[in-house]
Amino acid sequence: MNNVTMEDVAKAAGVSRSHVSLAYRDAYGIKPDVREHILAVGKKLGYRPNRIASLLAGKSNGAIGVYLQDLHNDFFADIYDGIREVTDPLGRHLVLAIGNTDGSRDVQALETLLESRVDVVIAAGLMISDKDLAKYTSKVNMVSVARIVKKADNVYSNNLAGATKATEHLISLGHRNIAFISNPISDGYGDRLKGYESAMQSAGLSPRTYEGSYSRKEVQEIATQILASKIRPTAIFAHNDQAALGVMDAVVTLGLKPGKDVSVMGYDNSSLSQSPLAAMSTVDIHGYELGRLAAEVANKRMSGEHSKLITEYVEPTLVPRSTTGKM
Amino acid sequence: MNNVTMEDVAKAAGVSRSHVSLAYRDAYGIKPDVREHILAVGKKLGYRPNRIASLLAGKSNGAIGVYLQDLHNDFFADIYDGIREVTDPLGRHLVLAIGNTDGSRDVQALETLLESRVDVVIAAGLMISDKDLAKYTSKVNMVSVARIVKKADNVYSNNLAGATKATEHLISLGHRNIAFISNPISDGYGDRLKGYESAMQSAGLSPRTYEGSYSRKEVQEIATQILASKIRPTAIFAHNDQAALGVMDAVVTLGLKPGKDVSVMGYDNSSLSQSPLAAMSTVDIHGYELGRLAAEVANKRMSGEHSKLITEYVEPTLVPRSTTGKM
DNA sequence: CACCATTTCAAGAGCGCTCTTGAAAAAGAG
DNA sequence: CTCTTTTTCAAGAGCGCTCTTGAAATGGTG
Repeated sequence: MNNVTMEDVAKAAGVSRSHVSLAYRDAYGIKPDVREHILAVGKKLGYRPNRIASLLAGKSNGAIGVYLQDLHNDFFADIYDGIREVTDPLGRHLVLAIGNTDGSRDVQALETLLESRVDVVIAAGLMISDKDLAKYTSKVNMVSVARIVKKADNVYSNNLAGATKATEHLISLGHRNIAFISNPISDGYGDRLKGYESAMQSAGLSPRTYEGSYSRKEVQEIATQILASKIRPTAIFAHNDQAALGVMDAVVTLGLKPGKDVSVMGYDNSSLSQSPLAAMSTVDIHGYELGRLAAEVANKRMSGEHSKLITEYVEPTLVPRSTTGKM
Repeated sequence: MNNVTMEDVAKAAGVSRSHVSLAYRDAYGIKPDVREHILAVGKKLGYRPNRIASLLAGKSNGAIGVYLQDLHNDFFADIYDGIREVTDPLGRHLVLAIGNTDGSRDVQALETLLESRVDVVIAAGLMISDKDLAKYTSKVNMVSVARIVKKADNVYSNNLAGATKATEHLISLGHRNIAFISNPISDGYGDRLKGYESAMQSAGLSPRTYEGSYSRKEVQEIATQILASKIRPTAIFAHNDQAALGVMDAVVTLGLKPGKDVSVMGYDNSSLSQSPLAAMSTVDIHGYELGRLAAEVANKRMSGEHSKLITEYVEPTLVPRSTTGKM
C-alpha cells in the first residue's frame, strides 16, 4: 500500500508537517519556492495525501454525496454526467449511493452518505416520504433534483407545465382517450399528474389514471392490462421515460405500432428516449442541465456564499418524436 | 451533524471506550448483557460510528470498491445488481467509481478507490492497458469482471466461445457477408474478435472487421458508414450490446428492419437488449451472475481464506431474438 | 536603526476510532 | 483454598492529517 506519510515528506523536505499540509492545499502563507520544493519532494517519494485522515482531522474535505435512484434508468446517468461536468474540473470528490426503483434502499443510501461525512448531498430520484426526508435535510445540506423538497436547495423543472404541454400535445393530435400512468408515490412528484389532469379537464376530457411504477418491467405489465381494457386508450402518457419505455414494450409485444396504433408519451428526454430505436416523444427536462445546476448549487452551498435556500428552475420543452401521432 | 461520539457512549454506559468499540463490531471477549447494554445506550444517544475514524484507526473496514465503466451502459447496472445481491445482506460498504466510454477517467477512478482505502476493487469494464493496470494490481486486491487480468482474481466469461457461437449462428442463418465492429482497445478484450475471426475462417469466409467504440452514438455513425458501403454486409455483429444498439439505431434510421433487411447481433444480454423494444439477438454472458460471483470472490479475498488467485468461469449462451433472421 | 505590522514557519493538540497491552475478575484445577 | 488459566475489561498509544497558537523571520516606516 501507500505508506509514505506527510511526516516523511516533511523530514525529507526539511520543513514541518503542517507546512507540507499547507503546500498540498490551496495554501497561502507559504513561500512559492518552498511550496514548489515540498511538492517536488512529495512527488519523488510517491506521496499521496490520505483522504481518510484529512477527512477526520479537517472539518470538511469538499466531498459531494450523490444519490441516484436507479442505474438502469438512463435519465440518472444524464444527471450524473451533468454533475461531473462541473465537479471534474474542480477535482471534487464524489461519493455515490444508489437506490432502487421501489425506494427500499433510500434510507440506507442516505445513511451511507452521512457516514461518509459529505458536505452536501445531491439527491436525484429519492422516493422516501417528505417526512422521512426531513430527518436528513436537518442533518446535511441537500440539493434536490427534480423534486421540490423543503429545507433543501432545489433544482427543479416545472413538472406541472411540462405535463400540461405533453397532454395538450396529445389532445391536439386528436386523442380523447388518454391514459396516464402515474408515479407510485406522490410526495414531491405529484405535479406531473396534476398537469395531466388539468389539461384533460380544460379540454373537457376525463382523466384516466393508473398507478404506475419506476420499474420498466412492471409498467409493461400495467400497460398490457390497460391496452387490453374494453375501451382501449388511443394514447398513453407515462410519468417518466423509463415507464414509457415499459409502455413501448407492451405496445410492441402486442404487435402494435407506437405512434400509429397507440401513441406513447414519455417524460424526461433521457438519452434512451432520444435513440433512434426508441424515438420516443417526451418532455425534455434537461437532465444534464439539472445535474450541472445541482453541482453548481452544491458548490455555492459548500463555499458558504449563500445562506438562503436556492431554487433553480429549468423550463421543460416538448419533444415530439415518432411515438405520438394523429388519432 | 452527528456529534455523539464513542466516548460519550462509554461514559453513559459506564464502560471504557474500547469496550464500546468492541460492542459495535462482531466482538468476542465481551459479556453479552454488557454488549446489549452498550448498544442500548448508544441507540438512545443516537450514536452512529464514524466510518472515517474507524477507517483511519483500523487496518481495514471491509469496504469494496466498485469500478463501472459507464452509467449509460445497462450491462454494468446488471453487474452492479449482482454485486449488491451479495453485499447488501452482509452490510458491506461499497465505494463506487465511474469511468467513461473512452477510458480517460479510468486512472482517476482507480486513484479515488485507492484513496478510499478499500480492501478490494471489483472492476468492470476498465479500458486502461494491461501495463497501466499492473500498477494497481500490485497495490490493491482486484477482482476483474469479464476481462482477464494478470495478478488479479478473475470472474470471466469465455468470450472466445461466445463470439464463435454468435458468428456461427449468423452463418447458419445463411449470412456470408458478416461485419464485426470491434472493441477499440484490445488489452484483455480481444477474444470476441478472435472468436468471430476463427468462426469466419472455419466457414471459409473472410472477416470484415471495423474498429468500434463503447459509445452508442459513435457506433451508430460507424454502422451507418458500413451500411453505406458498396457491398453491404447482411449482418453486423458488435462487440457488445451497447454498440449493437448503436447499430440498431443506424439500421432503423436508414429505414431498414433489423432481422430482415440486416441482421444485428449483440453481446452481453444486457437488460436493454432483453426489452421487447430492442428484442436483440445477443450472447448472454450473465452479467448479474458475474457481479454476484465477483462479490463472492471479493469476500473470500477479504477474509483471507484464499491465497491463490481465483478464476471463476461463466459459460456464455446464445440468445437468438428477433434482430437476426434468415438471409 | 528602532519600532511595529506582516508574512512565514514549527510545534502540538486533537479528530474518533482501533488495537495492543496488561490488569482485574472469573473460572478451573489440584 | 491456593494456584493457574481463561475471560472480561481499562488504559493508552497511535492512524495521518488539520488547525490553532505563537515564535521567528521579513518588510515597511519615520
